[in-house]
Amino acid sequence: MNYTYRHARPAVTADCVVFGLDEEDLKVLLVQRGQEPFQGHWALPGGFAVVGEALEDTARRELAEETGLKDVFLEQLYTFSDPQRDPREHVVTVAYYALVNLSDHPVQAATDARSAAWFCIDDIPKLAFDHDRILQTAYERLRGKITYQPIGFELLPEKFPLRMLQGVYEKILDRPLDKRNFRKKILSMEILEELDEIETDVGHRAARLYRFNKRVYDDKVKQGFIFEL
Amino acid sequence: MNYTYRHARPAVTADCVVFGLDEEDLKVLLVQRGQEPFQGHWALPGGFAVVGEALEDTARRELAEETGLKDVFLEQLYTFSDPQRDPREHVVTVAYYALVNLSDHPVQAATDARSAAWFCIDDIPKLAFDHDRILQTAYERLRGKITYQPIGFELLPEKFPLRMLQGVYEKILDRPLDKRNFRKKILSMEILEELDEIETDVGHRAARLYRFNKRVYDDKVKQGFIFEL
DNA sequence: GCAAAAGTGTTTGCTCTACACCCATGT
DNA sequence: ACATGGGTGTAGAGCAAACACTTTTGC
Repeated sequence: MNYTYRHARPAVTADCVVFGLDEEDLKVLLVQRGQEPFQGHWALPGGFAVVGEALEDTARRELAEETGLKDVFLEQLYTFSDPQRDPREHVVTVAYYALVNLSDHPVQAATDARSAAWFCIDDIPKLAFDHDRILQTAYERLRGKITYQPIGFELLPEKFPLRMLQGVYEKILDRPLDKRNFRKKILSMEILEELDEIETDVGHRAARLYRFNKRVYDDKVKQGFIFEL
Repeated sequence: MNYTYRHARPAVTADCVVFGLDEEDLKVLLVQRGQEPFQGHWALPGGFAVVGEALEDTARRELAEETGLKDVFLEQLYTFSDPQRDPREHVVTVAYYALVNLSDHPVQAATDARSAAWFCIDDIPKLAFDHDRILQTAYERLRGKITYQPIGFELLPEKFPLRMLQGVYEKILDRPLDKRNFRKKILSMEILEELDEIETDVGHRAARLYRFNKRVYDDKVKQGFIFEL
């Protein structure tokens, strides 16, 4: 079954850069390609656009199909349209980036023939197509955005100690932060709920757990509040 | 001459939100549609992607063809892919925004059958397709970006007095700024060249002219400088 | 000489930074 | 008791905000 148009059309795809964080580093989820071109190479999860489906939905669907991840934080990153970026033909890709917490999503086994795995951000193999460039763009966006949008929480479990939140910022910005200043700043925003719970299974004093309160945050934004670390 | 593919493909377009500034207000460049759908409605300049051409080039080419504008500051804004955004079929549009100074580009006569005109940002007619939404997104981006990227200069002539630069910020942020603090802040960045020229044709004391020095700015950025108003 | 905008300094308060110690818990 | 991180206060520096007057020029 073929489709015919009066003018040539570029193909359209959606690709996802999925960031995850564990106790050590920032990681990226990659899939191994099962077909040419770049068979066997690692690549960003993604796939071809479907007529009638918004590209964000395409991105989510392909992500679920290829890696099992669902219901993640996902935002559009950038659209790459260099005619040479795919050796076969002109393929325009709309790239998205996703943030997930690795404790809820441990190294996923492959769900179809392909395998998927998490890679440390400083230890990424050569990727298929221009996916290196897309990944780099995503990483820059993440670094830029995390200081003025409350997206760091997306990399953590729902309930987290402040140390862990600080770790998110330190790992992504790649510099140490002063503990007391960090706490003062983030708590003074009053967008975290202090819970009546503490950590478990730690070999020292257990820290209090907090939860990001999106409702309160959205209210404050409406009143002119601007998140900034 | 037709083109056939094994899978259905959405059409791809590039649209431009062109902002211009004069002594009074922020304006947007619109074109009147000559064909259905939305014949006679005002719309953003733009057109269909061409295989083998990067979408930014498509945007620039269509902008020049429809409005005569060339060599403008242009950045990608967002990609809109709602399947219902075009009543005919699924059309994915990659939107760009451009900044030009209106003194160099006065109200352009139409270059082909269509007419093009500048509209004040608070007095925009109902636009074709989802172009209202695209315009709104672009305006939000402009407001956000102008405080942390040196893009305000793109709306001014090459040589400008500080009052005019302050006007850019006041009109886009839509709030008054303190004259002395503004001058102190912007001059302390040392990215403006103080010229040996002054305004002409003003009915009062003529102000000194300045020029944005992109080379110096780029150098400073490499050394960690961050523009912020 | 008057209108209109250019240009210039200082004070005040606040926010960011840097820094050190005691506390609670598990082993 | 000791090791590990949890949790807290304060002083100083630097930055941002608020504010008023003198100067220059054109008409």
